[in-house]
Amino acid sequence: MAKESRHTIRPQTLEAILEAALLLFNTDSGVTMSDIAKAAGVGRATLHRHFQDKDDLIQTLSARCMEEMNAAVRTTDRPDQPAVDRLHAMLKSTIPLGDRYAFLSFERMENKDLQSSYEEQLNWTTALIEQLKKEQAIAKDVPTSWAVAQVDQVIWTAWTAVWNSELTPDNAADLALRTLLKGLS
Amino acid sequence: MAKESRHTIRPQTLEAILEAALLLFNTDSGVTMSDIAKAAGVGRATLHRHFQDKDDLIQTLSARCMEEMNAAVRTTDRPDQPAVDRLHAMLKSTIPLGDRYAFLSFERMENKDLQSSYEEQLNWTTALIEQLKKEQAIAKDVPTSWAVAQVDQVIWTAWTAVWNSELTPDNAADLALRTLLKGLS
DNA sequence: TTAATATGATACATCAATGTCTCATATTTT
DNA sequence: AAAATATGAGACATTGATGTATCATATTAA
Repeated sequence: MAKESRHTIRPQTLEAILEAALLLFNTDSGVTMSDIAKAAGVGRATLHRHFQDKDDLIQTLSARCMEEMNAAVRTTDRPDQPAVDRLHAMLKSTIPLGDRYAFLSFERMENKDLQSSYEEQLNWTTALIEQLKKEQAIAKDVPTSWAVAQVDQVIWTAWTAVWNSELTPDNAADLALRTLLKGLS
Repeated sequence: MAKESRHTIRPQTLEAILEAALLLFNTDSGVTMSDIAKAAGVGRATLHRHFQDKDDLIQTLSARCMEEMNAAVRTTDRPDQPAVDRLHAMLKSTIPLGDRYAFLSFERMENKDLQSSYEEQLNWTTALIEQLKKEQAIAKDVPTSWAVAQVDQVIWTAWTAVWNSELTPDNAADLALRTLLKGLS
């Protein structure tokens, strides 16, 4: 992440920068380093001191968000439980992190290095779908790739509804679970 | 769209520009006017001759795509038919236009002038959802906004599957219909 | 065929974002 | 308190995209 050996970034500076960047990237796609510095309340030079270039910043931010998402799933997952419960738990822990997710779904495609980290999440979901099929919660004739895509999309939809204050995170998670299970049964 | 009164754009030039722009905007977000001119096989000056600036080009392209989508729905719609059939017809005519839709879902949020044109489509879908509720095809306790969002998202998911050659447009439309109706019942 | 004009190519000026550097100031560390 | 160092502010050069102007050429219309 940081390139300079001559400077150590202060934790609060790093946080301010990454949070500001996250906020801006989630709403606007044409964000400049100046914008980020201003929003973070930080000198523009400080950004360039610690991040080689904009890609480096995006890279750092992406990796961090992806890790947050994976960690959230990992800590609430009970692999011994029925797949339906695991899906529900995943939705409940993932949807409140929507502001992280939104950023990722924008950058995911353009960032090559992020793909591999994304595939971890993809594999997890794929395995879950197959368990759901085994447990008859999802029909076998539904293509797995379709089911995985639906899970991905419904998280986004749910978070958007939360963002628009149409639903609470819990309501959205329940609705998402119901929509998925019935829709794919 | 065009500002100059001294020059009339040739139809084929206009087509080449808009098609090239559409293609590029659908894959990359940092497209330049140079890129578009090159891809269209057109001089860079010609672009600036007919489009005041990049926003003007995007505006023109957005309006055209939105109109294509609305027209596709309008011409296949049978308002006297059951809502389920209308939904199916809409999916069948919309999903093959995914390359149009992809561009719109990127630009939709940033473009203020486009919002109103988008609301026409939104109102159409909302009315359809309410008809589906009346006909018991969708449960009444499902929030309409959630259902509308699901319709929007499933079109995108379906088109992505087509784009990845995982499904044919027809298969995708059937799967989308099934996922929606069961998921929201 | 001839006149009108849209296009392509090129040169040019402008502007915004990027990235570097320096130094005074603020903060942390010792 | 004193030394070390991270930050903020500003100056600076660079780069890439934008937009304009000109003129020769190709296309269309008369």
